[in-house]
Amino acid sequence: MADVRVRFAPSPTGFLHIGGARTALFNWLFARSLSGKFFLRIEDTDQSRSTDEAILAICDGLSWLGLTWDEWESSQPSPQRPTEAVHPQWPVPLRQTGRFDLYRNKVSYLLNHGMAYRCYCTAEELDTRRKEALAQGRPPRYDGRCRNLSHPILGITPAIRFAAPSEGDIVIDDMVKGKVTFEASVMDDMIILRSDGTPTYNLCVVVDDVDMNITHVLRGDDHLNNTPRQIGLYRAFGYPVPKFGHFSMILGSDKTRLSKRHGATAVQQYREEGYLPEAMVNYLVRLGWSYKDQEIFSVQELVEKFSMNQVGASPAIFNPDKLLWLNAHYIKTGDPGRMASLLSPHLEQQGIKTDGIDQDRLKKIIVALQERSRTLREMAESAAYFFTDTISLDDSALQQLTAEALPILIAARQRLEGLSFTHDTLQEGLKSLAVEMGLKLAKVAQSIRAAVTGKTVSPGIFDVLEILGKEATLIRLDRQIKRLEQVNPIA
RNA sequence: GGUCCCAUCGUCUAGUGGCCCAGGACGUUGGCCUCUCACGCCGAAAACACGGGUUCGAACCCCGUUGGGACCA
Repeated sequence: MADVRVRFAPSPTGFLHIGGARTALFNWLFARSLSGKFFLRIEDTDQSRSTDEAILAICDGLSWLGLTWDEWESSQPSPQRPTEAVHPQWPVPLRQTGRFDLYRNKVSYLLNHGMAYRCYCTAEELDTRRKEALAQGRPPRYDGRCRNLSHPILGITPAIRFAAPSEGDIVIDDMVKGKVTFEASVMDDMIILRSDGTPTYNLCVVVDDVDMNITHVLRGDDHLNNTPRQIGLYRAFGYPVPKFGHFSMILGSDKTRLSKRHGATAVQQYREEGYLPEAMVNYLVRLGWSYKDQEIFSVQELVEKFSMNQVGASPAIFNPDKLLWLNAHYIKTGDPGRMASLLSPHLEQQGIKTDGIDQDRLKKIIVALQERSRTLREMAESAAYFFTDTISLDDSALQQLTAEALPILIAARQRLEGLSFTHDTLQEGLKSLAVEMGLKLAKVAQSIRAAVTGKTVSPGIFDVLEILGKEATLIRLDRQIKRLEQVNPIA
């Protein structure tokens, strides 16, 4: 088989969508697992809806996920490189803008060979006819009235329609859905060039896929109905038809197409919320693909194990809970050094300066929090009290710090003052203190925890104290002792 | 309305005619561990949409129904 060449072809109208990301991922994995090429093609023929910001956002999202695309090797490089200034290291994607001459040439070819014709029906006419048809319960098809016109109609700039063959079946041997059959007779003559001279989606796709030597067209099944039309075009041009594979949609919890109503749909939003790219990749790949009973996959493993045979045909519902679980898993097992650099922006968001931060201390904090954080944002929130002495007490901490806690804090303060602040000696010291006072360790630990963190939830108290250090610990204890003495003066 | 796709626990899925009175995972839930919270560990509830075929045998093959989705804009 010739070398595999696939592409991801988004329209730059917004952020990288969850569904788009999965399509890109499957394409990427397919290419990488077969040592093929993976290209990015920006479908921006609709210039009114396309923006450079969106192109940037899509590239940024793909990069974050690690889905690197191959540099587009073109005989006529596309002049627009909106990503170059920001990310010069990103490979050049193919952009449709600037290739209009190519599309028009192809349309002329069809026109000259009698496989396309001029249609003088205006958009308004077509629109009213369509509505009429719908109202009368007829299928809203174009009736082909301009197909056999012998003379141009003056005063109207025509659109160009493809004269679709109307006999026989078009059979797609889809890599996901299996055999899909369409009757040629139900397909009407689609417009390939609008009257304003802009080429139409189906034409551009085919021309580009041929120009790029795409061997496998893997995309969402919202394009399945377009496929027979496109095959008609391939045949008209005499081009080899690529293999197709159509992935099912990702749905929201109400089983409709995933949209903003269902919460975050942009990949970048998950990054902001503290998700790890490996969690997102792992989650997305399991939406429609499986490998026996395995749930956790490194990217390396995916490249080895991915296969289109194991891609399912039914739609999947996006399940944020499972994503969260995977994210927690990767945070738990992640390298603390790497977590530290990923955590920094989230610490900044908590108002914590990370400039001259002590990296060793930060790593200790991360190790202490890895098991109890599901996102980096959560981790940053939980880490806040390590970085500021002006902690505030939450409600449950206030309830913990009653008159009853005062003698414990006083005794603990005394004991801690003479201890070296390492986990084991702290453990030894506080355990024996609890025994001496006839209390459970839980009581002592909770009192100290509340006074020192302002919360009743934290990593193990000996870890917390070790990281905090003696000075900060004593200051915080003193502050609470003082406060409690004022509220409940000892006679 | 037409065309096309889809259908296993609430969700993601394993399952490609006997290994399945259906396995794993998230979530839910009971317990253990425990200085809190988590992690971890052990256990539980929970599904083959329905109806017909084909077959000695069907979650798996075929047809229909129902339900969902997509495209035609």
